[in-house]
Amino acid sequence: MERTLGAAIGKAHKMMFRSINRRFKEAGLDIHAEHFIVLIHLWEQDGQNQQWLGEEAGRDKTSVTRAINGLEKRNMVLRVPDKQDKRHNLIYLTQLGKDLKQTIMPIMEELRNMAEVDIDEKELQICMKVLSKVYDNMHKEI
Amino acid sequence: MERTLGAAIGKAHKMMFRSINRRFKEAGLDIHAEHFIVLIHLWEQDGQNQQWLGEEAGRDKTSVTRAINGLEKRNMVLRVPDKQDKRHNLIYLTQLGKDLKQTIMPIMEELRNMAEVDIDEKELQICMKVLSKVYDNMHKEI
DNA sequence: AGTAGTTAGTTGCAGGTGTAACTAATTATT
DNA sequence: AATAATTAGTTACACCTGCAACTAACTACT
Repeated sequence: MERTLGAAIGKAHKMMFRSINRRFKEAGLDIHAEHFIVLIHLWEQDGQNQQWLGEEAGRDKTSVTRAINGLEKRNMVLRVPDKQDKRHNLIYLTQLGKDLKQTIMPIMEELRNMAEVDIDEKELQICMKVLSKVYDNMHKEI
Repeated sequence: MERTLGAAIGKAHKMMFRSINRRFKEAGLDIHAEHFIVLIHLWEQDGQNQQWLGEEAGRDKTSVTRAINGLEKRNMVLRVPDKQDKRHNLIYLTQLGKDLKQTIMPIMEELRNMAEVDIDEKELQICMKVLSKVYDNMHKEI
């Protein structure tokens, strides 16, 4: 049990991140956690700009740019300039990008079950609520 | 509020990490979060080997090597080969390293208060318990 | 219309990351 | 005693990261 919330978050994050990347690799997927974070939002709604993706995923625009670079290189998404506002790129999934959902979601489900072993559902909800609040608290400062 | 624990951990972690590094920089400290994670354990007990530090801090040996490299370059710690077992380095704080505690701890306390605004103490404890459990669950798989 | 300010996205830099392969020292096995 | 296996720590690689500076496009102001 950690002394501080920061240390607990850091350790849990590192371990989770490593597990995700390792499982992707084991499954022969040329993809990383930071790509997944973008993909999962595209599966719900594609054709959005990078700004929106960054807000949803809690990442800065630089990280989004690079995640999209990686996904585009792998032919999983396309950048399409927005005709309404030429500053925006709209990000669309390719067929490959769409199909990946069927491969990746079971892996994530499996990892999730693994992570949540012996954790009370109510306490899990409280934990997520606290983490959201921490995010908001720190977000205000930036 | 996030859908999954993984996303909630990721976002809280990123925001916290950025805040720490930014505050260190504002305070004119040439130090980063990954150095702090090692330092805090040395302040409690120095003269330990890198293996021990890694376990305490939840980091792999490569990360510890590099954090110590950084701290040594900044004259905050010393590597001393263990005479009992020459494979080990024992890590000792220099006077500078010891003195840093007085500078850094108030900053961390301040960040901690900031992060924990409007969070119920009981819920905070539950959150930390859940995160520890997640760490243990994922740790088993590696 | 012309300038200033804002916004979306990219790029360069310096430095952090995991993985795997490596060296050196110790322990176990025969 | 000689060899094999294990352990602590380092290094090389390829890639991710935040920050700050940049370009291009849009908006607001005079």
